[in-house]
Amino acid sequence: MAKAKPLNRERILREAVELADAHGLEKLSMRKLGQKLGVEAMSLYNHVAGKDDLLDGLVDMVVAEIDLPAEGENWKKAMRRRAHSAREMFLRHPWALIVMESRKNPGPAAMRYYDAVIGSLRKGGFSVALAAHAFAALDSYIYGFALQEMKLPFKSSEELHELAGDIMQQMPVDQFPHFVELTVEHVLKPGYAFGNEFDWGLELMLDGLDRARRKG
Amino acid sequence: MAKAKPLNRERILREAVELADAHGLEKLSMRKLGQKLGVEAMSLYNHVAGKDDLLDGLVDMVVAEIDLPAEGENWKKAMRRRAHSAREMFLRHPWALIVMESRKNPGPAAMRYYDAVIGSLRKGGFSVALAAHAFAALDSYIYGFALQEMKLPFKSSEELHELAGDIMQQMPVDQFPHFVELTVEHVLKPGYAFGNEFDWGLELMLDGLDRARRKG
DNA sequence: ACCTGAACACCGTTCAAGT
DNA sequence: ACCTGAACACCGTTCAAGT
Repeated sequence: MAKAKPLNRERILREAVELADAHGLEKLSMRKLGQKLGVEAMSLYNHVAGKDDLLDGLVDMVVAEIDLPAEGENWKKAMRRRAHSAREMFLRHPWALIVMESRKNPGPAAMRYYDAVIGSLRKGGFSVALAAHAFAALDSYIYGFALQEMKLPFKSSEELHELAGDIMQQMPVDQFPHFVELTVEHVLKPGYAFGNEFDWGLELMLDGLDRARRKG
Repeated sequence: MAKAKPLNRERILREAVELADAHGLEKLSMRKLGQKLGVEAMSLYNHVAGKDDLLDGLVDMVVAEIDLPAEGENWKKAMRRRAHSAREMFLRHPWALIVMESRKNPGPAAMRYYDAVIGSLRKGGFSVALAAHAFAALDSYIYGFALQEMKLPFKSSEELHELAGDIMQQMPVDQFPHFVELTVEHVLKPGYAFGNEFDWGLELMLDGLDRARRKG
């Protein structure tokens, strides 16, 4: 156990992220985290108010990994970049979206992120109301896509084909003809990956936002 | 305790939905559910393989509440209706989205839902590939919006104003100027409700899909 | 066939006691 | 000031025993 270094909030949060990334959220218990840090679970309470406080800290730590719109960057480019960056973060930390959902109060990193996004839209010519609409719409899309992506029971294209084969075997084809058609003629085609769908929907949304912006 | 009626899977699922709706997912334990049914927790295992199986059953039960596209209904109308219906379901059962995320295998109701949605798009003139894109994009938007809506720490407009007042009090205005502007000039205006943003983004998306469909 | 009591391996958290 | 052991009130699940 890593007993050498002294315990502090920063180190606890870093190890907790590592634990959740490696073994999933359900393995992140105060007891297991203490063990990983070479300490009893109860010691953690000297640096963290409780598990809720720990989770708040974790969320803000990973939100800080999202690329912020740069000063002077074109709004569309900035939104595209932050969307990709957010999606990648959620792939790196598959537990983060669920934990975020359960937290009510945004931390400082989240506030910086929100402010930068809204600022980029405002400077790009969006009215306050339009910026609010765009903010809600884009975030909905990004979160929702990440949510679906994390739920996928396959990681690689090989796994997808294996699984699809099993499912199709026992699927009543005549009962779900459209689902079957879409699976056979699109999903199982070489080169398909669900992740590729992200850009299609994102560009659709960005084009729509641009049109709304120009109309005023 | 309701000891009279005999135990069966159907009744267990119905009571479990009620328990989760009323007290949240964290209160839905095998022990508490047994208590609600006038039975020891262990008895549940005669009708349900375990908690995972219970959660699978719950998800399919609430997915069945979503309005399906009707036969012959215009695709845009159908998508609008099922989007509203899905959102309302997630508001009725705030635990459902999170549980859905953790389940890998769609149940029969989910399959019917997917098939009806894809079918409506195909009959509306979407190619297989376009239907796949549209399906992924719309579902991302709906799920993501519901996720954000459930996270909101206020239910009514009064609560919103109260909370916003508290937050604004301690908010470093000069550090998050765009966030503050959006809050003061949009969110705190009379008539604002986050839920209203749903339609704006939905129509943006539907218009984009229609354009893509016409282009082929 | 269905229900139960006891048990096991876990949780988060409190609190008095140690250094 | 920080860490710990024991305890409390919880979990899901197994298994032998009851009817």
